[in-house]
Amino acid sequence: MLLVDRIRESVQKFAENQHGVQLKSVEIQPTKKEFEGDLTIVVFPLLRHIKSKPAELAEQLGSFMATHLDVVISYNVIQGFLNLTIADSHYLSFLQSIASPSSFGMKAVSDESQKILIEFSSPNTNKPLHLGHVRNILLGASVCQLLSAAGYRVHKTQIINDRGIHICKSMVAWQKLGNGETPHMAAEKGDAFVGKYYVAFDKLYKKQLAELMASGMDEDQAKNQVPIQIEAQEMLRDWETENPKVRDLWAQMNAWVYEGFAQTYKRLGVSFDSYYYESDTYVLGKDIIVNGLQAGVFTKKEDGSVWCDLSTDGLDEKLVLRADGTSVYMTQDIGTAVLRYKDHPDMNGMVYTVGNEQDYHFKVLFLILKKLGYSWASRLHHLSYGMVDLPFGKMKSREGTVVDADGLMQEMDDTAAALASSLGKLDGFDEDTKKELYHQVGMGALKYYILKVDPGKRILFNPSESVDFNGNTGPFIQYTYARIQSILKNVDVLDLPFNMNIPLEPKEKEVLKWLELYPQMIQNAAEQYSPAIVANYVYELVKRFNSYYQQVVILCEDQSTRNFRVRLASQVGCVIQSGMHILGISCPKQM
RNA sequence: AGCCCCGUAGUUCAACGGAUAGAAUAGAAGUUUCCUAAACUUUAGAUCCAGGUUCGAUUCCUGGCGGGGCUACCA
Repeated sequence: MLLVDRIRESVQKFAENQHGVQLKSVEIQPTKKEFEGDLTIVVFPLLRHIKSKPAELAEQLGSFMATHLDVVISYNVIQGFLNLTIADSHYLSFLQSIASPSSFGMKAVSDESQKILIEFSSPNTNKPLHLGHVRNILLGASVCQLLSAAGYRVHKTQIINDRGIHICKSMVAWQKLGNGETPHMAAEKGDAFVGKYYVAFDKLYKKQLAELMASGMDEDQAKNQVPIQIEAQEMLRDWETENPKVRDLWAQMNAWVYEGFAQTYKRLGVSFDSYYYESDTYVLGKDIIVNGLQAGVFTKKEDGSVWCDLSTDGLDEKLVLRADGTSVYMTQDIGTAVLRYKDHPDMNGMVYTVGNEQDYHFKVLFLILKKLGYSWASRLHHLSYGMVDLPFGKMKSREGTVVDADGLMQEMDDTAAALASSLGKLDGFDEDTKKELYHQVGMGALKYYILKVDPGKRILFNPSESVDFNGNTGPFIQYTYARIQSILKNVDVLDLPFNMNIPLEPKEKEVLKWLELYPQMIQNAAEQYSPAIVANYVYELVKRFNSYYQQVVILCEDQSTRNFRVRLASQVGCVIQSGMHILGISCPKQM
């Protein structure tokens, strides 16, 4: 049983035996470092149930705990805060009791575990991935790791936006300007290659628009007559009627993009279990709308368009089917959700990793699904995250103000390489190994930088100030891990027995207290879908360990103490590795 | 105009309604005969404003001010 649970139980027993009241919750927190003690009980909330003065009650409770709980060796009371000092032996036996160091804190997953489907990434197939996608992907991938650490079965998927006018734009531009060029001929990544034509379209569009306006048209009139725009619209119609030539071109260009994406995903270290394509799903949902209409969930207007009235829920009316009977975004999202539940009948929930600009959309989507009577609608979650902003505003691909994902990763690798060689690390390694290590460290810096921030908050990214490698960063944590591994190299057996009455150094105790919180922290972070909580936990662990390491010699003379410290260092290493794994960051043994 | 989110050291981030608001960077000062100095130690520096709720408010409520987003028969 966890220490905090034992203490909570004891407080409840105290309340019941001495005062005849039932306590639902007890406020327990780590003792602030300026006070003596390890855990603190806040007694103010108890005063609502037990009539007394704060200091008096704390004193009573403290003396009860000291006599009834063997782990409590002393206590002190300051202004209604009861500080308990916990026996060293508790922490020693806690460390001793960890049966499987590398899976400490992880909840086992079995076929009976809850299954969650997580959608993330979900790009358009007309341009390369940028920093905004990177946040989405890292967040989604990390939440997958987090949920599986917390004992869920996880299925990773995405919905690929592979059709629509924006896709036709790059197709038209390639047809007009490409001269049959391929990514191979241009020596470019497929996604960058297609993106180039998307930009070319916009350029030509602006030029033609300017020409029309110069010939005396007003802007609104001109916009409807830009030749290349008309071509793109025609192409979309041809696509929808499955014109073979257009479909072939579309398939070819998307294939180029997917090849490019695959490289980026690989470099980012993420993968997926399934893919949904909008070209398959964009007509889905219509039947459901028709059924919903009969059931009275929706209403039809004179022009034939179908709406969902959400005014009783404090929202507006929402269109779910156009007057011409075609789908809108909402229609296909309804259809896709239902399809996924058909594909995965054992699913217990679904998470959508999508930016917070779509908060309203998902609020409406979930509400409509609930109105349609799907019992699983209450188990859908929009993992909403803040935008990545640049110092000069939002990223806009058409305006060229984007931070390209591949370019950014390359920069991170280069910075890691420059830093490592200037510090004289890794001398004597072969080039391939070095390259791999630079990538691990570069990605460590990038991933940690993005994931340590609360998902809901927006991130300000300044491209001119490179991502840090010192302080509260990924490489700092990786470095600590590497140092631990370097110590452990000198040790043959990691789990030799140690004496239960070793007196603990204060810094040792600080590390152990923090280690003990790991399993609970994982559950908490998973409930909140927040890798940031994991990042901050690991950082605090590493800080405590470094401070300890600085002051104490791990490989000391006394055999029992040495065994204990080796075990402690090794366990800290395991938790660093497992926490960083949740963030998608690998920890090299040397750096 | 309506609705939603956000305002914490110069900067980037923390803080279930709990003690004197924590870190990191940038600034100042130190630490390497000892397991990796990408480290450690010391120091200075912040809750947008005004009310309210209470033993206690960065956190909850109201009203301002400032920033972002959403209010498409686009996705």
